[in-house]
Amino acid sequence: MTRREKFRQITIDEIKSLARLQMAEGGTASLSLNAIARQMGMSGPALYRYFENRDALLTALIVDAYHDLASELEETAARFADQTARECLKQVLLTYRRWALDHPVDFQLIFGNPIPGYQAEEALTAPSAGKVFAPILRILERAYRLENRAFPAFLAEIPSPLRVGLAASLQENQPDLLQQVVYIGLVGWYHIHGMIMLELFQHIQPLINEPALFYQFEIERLMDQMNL
Amino acid sequence: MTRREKFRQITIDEIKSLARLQMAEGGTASLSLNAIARQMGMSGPALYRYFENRDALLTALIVDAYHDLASELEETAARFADQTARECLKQVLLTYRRWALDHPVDFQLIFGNPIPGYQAEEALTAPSAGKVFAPILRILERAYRLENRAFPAFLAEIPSPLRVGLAASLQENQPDLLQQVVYIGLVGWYHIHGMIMLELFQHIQPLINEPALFYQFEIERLMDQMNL
DNA sequence: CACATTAGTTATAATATATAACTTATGTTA
DNA sequence: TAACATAAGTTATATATTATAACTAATGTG
Repeated sequence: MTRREKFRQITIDEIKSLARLQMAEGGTASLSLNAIARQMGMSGPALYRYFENRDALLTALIVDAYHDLASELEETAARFADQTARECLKQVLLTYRRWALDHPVDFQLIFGNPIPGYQAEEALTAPSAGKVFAPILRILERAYRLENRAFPAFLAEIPSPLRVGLAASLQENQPDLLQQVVYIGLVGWYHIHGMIMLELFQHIQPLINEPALFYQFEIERLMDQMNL
Repeated sequence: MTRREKFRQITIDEIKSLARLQMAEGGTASLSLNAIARQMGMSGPALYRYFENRDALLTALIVDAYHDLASELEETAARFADQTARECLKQVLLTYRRWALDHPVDFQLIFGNPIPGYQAEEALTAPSAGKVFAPILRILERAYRLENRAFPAFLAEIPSPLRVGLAASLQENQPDLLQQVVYIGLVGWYHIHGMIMLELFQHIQPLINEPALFYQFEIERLMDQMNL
């Protein structure tokens, strides 16, 4: 990495960092390239040397967010790899919520509704999205394959035309995933996602005194259902 | 209602309608007062006679969306009021999904992340949010109070510091709701919410070939858990 | 030290929200 | 019906924004 490339990277990082700060204050729509440039003490158009346009900056932030979340989940999964699958999954799901609350803007960038006027570049963001789901699937696979846990009974009653599966691009390194594991993973994902969304957007607070406790109790219940 | 007020209302409705159309095409951030005015054949500033600013228009759209969803849910609840609570709830939850799919923009306005730069006026939107939750609670109350269904076993294991209840603003016409009912309602809400998000925003890669079937199967499972 | 590349600059075009000041249409009332 | 107040629209303007074009200054290399 040449000296120039190094400085360039520093500048890019500063831009992204200020962008995140800006959105943390005024919401995901308050992102202004001009304002960032001003804060950095340079003129607006200078930013276009680093990001082709506003959407390119947003895409970069989204990819970063995916990576950050994924790596935190992976880290937790690794740290508890020697525990039971249930304990490991529990810790991963707790990390998931923790990350969402600690990085509300990043979470919205990933899972919130599309930014006004912004069309996500699927090609760029999709591979990163898969990385988030991967550790969960891996733990489930461990539970049902290595720990030989029985699949929950309800799986047998899934109506036959219903099929779930991973897109080809996600299947790398996850060769013969069982259909059942994906189904259970999906159920788990929508459970935690529903809870976190409601909490993050303040829909849950009027109804409950301790969201953290609610979340903990519900993921225990979820894992009971999963027969973990 | 005077003649003037009538025409004024028509204009307001046209503005809102065009706003929704615009957002349906370009996302929630593509809302432009100027563009609406142009489409209506008048100058930009004229719109400010009808809405103080952009946020006021957005707030109006959000309140409308809440009302529309709530009234559809109420209608379904009323139509199936003579059936079992389970059947009635099932129909209401199906309506919920149907509405979300038919009105993606409205759904995003309500439950998506806050629009960039837009700070929801809690005072204006919170009461409307309660109206969406109300029919679900009413059906659950009917099930456990009138139909005398037993509460699911897991309720007994809720950790004691955890308390659920309705905020005062939501409690109108719902005087002494059981804590348990609210808890179950909350669980139901986050379930369907998570599923709809999953389907609508396709954030996660595992693909479902028949989302409708998935949803149906999962709400049956949900109601089994609720012991309905 | 010459020179190509990179990184910045100013100027400008096109739009956006929003306000101010002015004008026209509309309905009411003396 | 004429006078008048109000409502609804206009144009002009201030201040942002994104983005492009054209130019200049800095930087590192041969």
